[in-house]
Amino acid sequence: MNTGFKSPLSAGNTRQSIIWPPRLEQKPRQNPVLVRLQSFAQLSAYEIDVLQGLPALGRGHAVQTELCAERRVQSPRFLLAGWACQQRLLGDGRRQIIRFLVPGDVIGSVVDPTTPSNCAVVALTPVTVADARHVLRALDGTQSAQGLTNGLWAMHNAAELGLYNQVVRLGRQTAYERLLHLILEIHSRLNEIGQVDGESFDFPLTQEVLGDALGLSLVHVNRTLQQVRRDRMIELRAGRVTILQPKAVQEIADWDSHKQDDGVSSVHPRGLFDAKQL
Amino acid sequence: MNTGFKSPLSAGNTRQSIIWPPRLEQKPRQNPVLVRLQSFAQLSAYEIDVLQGLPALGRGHAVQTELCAERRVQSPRFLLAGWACQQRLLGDGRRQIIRFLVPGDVIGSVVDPTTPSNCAVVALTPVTVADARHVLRALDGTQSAQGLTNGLWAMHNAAELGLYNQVVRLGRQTAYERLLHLILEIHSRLNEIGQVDGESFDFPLTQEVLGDALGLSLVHVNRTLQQVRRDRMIELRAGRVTILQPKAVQEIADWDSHKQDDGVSSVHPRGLFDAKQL
DNA sequence: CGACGACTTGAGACTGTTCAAAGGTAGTGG
DNA sequence: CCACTACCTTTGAACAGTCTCAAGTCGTCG
Repeated sequence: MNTGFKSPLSAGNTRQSIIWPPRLEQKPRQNPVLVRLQSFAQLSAYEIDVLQGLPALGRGHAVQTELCAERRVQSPRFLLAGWACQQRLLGDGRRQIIRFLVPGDVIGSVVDPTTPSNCAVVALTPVTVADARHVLRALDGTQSAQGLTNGLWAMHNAAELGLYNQVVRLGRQTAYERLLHLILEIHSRLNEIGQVDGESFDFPLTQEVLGDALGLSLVHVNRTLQQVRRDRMIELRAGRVTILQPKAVQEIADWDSHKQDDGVSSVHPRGLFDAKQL
Repeated sequence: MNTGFKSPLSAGNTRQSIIWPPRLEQKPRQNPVLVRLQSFAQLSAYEIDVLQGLPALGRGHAVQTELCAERRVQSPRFLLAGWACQQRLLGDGRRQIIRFLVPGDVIGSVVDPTTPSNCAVVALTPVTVADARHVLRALDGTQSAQGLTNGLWAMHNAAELGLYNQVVRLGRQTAYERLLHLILEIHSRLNEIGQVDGESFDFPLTQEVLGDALGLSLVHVNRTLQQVRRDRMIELRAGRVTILQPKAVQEIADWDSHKQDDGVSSVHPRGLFDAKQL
């Protein structure tokens, strides 16, 4: 039985709630939502303008703040800085992290903001968010916002791909493979927002959090990390990862075979709302 | 290492390809797409009409037919009869089933049919499908199709919920819990299309397929099934499941805490395409 | 310095895997 | 009608991967 995990929300929350303002890298270097959307679609000057105007909501949130409760209707927001995750708790306290959210990601659903969320969203580092309704309204304005629409759909699709990756990791990969695969995925996602420097990037997750995402115990994450380091696959210290042998890591994690397309894609989403052109 | 699973598509496909017409229950009792959408949203007479007219595509597909290849653009279809699954194969042949598709489910994406699929879809039983473009076109016609839109969004959302369930099962539940949880989920989904009779329903999955969905070996699925039977939790023989102790099963599988809403919900999806009313 | 959180280490137990083989069952063809 | 085949299920035994429990270390911050 996989029981007895510390509930991440039950206790010890008092100290956390005053860690604002945060210590590190809280200023978005450049608006990550804009950068990410541009990696998916061509944006017009008007659309860029709308995104530049994204207003940060409040003064940010401390670690372990619940940014969105489970089964709650919540207007969509963008994550501007910091990391968060979607998670679910089992009755006995076991936690499963469904996916990580990094700057540029959507909190809640842009495509259907009126449906209750399927799981909770929790801040893993101090976090800054922005109201997404501002941007959504632009889709409906007088000016065309096709690029924005395409980009948001592509992000939605990328999120689904991430979920499939998570299922495959948990279902059919070993601890060693899971760890490397997750790191590759995060590398790829941070790359989309320009927060990768060569082969290294910030990685502010504790081993406990990693375990809850990878379906492993804290202890086993620790040992697997040591193994990975011993094999000189990656380096991981002080909240920063460097991938030492990209080729080998991709090979082991079976990354290539399902890798996302790189670069700007020419997506032209339609469907529910534009079915004629099929 | 989790290696050496039989590739489900590599061999032995010759015999299968002539099993048409299939042996059992291939006539949809009632159009499952219609029934399912009505369980999510109020439909107008016009909308019901559109759905009644769903034309079956061809004469159906045999077991193990690939209904949609990975990374391929494919116009969306509905599954009218039979079971399928979304799956991914690792380089060494390990298979992970991402989710099961039952009658009424969408193959591909209704919301964005022009994006390449993130994984393959494979028939698990003989299968009948219908072209969904027929229905999508109705969304764009002169007549309002708000109910249809709401229903399709709700289905999309339900699919996402199913994915989250899958992640939690694989990441944080034991074999015993996983098995029961999956059975409850399928029970709930078949219930939406009226294919549950009391507490029992058709369940045409082999133990190998179950293993690939639950992230377990065939052998362990077998032993877990026996355990579950010994405990008189469920009965499973001849492709049919009966849940003997619903309460106990829900308790063990931690089902209640994240259970879907039952009954007709009053969803009014907006978002990308109707942002003003936020 | 003391406290707290994160990381590390060891030992033993348990869950689930692999390999191998045997039994069951339903279509197929003689 | 029966033997044959293919697939599915069941069983046993050894083993590997991962977990739990329990300490102990390290670093940071007040």
